[in-house]
Amino acid sequence: MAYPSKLTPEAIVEAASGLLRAGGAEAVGMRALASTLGVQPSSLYRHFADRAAVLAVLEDQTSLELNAALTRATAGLPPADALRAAGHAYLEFARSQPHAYGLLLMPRAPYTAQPGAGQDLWKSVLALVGAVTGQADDTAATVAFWAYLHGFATLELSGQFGRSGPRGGFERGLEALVMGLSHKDTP
Amino acid sequence: MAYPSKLTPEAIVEAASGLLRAGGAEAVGMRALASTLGVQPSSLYRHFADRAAVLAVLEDQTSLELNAALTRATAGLPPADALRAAGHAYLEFARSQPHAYGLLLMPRAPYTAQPGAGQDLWKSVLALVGAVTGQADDTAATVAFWAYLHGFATLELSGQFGRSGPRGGFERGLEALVMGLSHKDTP
DNA sequence: GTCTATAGCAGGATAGAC
DNA sequence: GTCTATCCTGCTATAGAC
Repeated sequence: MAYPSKLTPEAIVEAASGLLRAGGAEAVGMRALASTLGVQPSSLYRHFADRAAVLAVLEDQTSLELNAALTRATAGLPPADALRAAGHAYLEFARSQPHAYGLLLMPRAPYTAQPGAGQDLWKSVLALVGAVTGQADDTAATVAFWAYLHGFATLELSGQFGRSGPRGGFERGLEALVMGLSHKDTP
Repeated sequence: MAYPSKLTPEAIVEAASGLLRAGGAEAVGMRALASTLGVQPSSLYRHFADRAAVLAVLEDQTSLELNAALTRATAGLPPADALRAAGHAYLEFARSQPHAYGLLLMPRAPYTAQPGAGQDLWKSVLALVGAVTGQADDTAATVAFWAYLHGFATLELSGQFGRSGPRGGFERGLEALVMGLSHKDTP
């Protein structure tokens, strides 16, 4: 209840992050944000041009966190194991921060090369997959792997699996992909 | 410009479907819908209880269409080929009707057994996958297959692939999954 | 069964006082 | 740099006349 009484960009982002985690991107409104900070909505515009600017920061932040989680999970593992670990870490991230993950993968203007944090994430996955397929910059394989992870995460988060549960489904597909994408050097 | 001047549920749904295809679920508003039909918004409430009722009909309709597309594409094919064809038909549907597809896979309350059209769609895919894995009601394999298709479709539709394009990525993962999920009877 | 009119709510963003 | 006070726009839904 004690307000710092000093509004900084960092404090705003932190409060916005809390709203995002709690209620998704649509819960990050200028009114709610101001209310959380004990401030009037108009005060926020001294620090951020508009709502989109706030969301952009949250998106970059989330991208960095996911990238860090993947790097942490795969450190020191042989290629195939690293890919499996990355899959699990990816799903774990989506489960623990569903709304933030949702923000990360929001529809964007097609053919818009997103600069910044998103690129690093892509490069990380590209390297992981490339180590398994034995081919650098293997876009096709990376896209396939990413699609599976994203699809599973979103289907689960949106409740499509129902109470029947996907038990075993994730492992099943992950294994099929790791095997199917692996480079066979000794047939 | 010539208005039928007679409002029927069918006409409303048809107009709503047009709005959905053009601008997504959020474009299906009572105002826009009434405007399209040359009618006042309040008139719609004589035929539908509220906006949610309209969207529910659109969702069921879309589910039926997708199911029909998959059935059409896989008719008479051997299991593995049928699964490949289903994958292509699924992606094709998502590409040709992105907004309708998005409505179909919208977040819903978890553990809510959705009755009706959605169940049939699931059963169709379950049968296709089961024929390949050699195991009836193979939930795990079906979930994996579905996750891949949904993930690829949504990543592509949301523009995540950028201009680099996923060329070959879809085939790569689809093949890996069909192979990986296939039942080996003669090793 | 359609109309006019309006209630009610929520959201982003701005002007100008202090 | 924060405040008060609005403005504007968008939406769903209802009341009551015709």
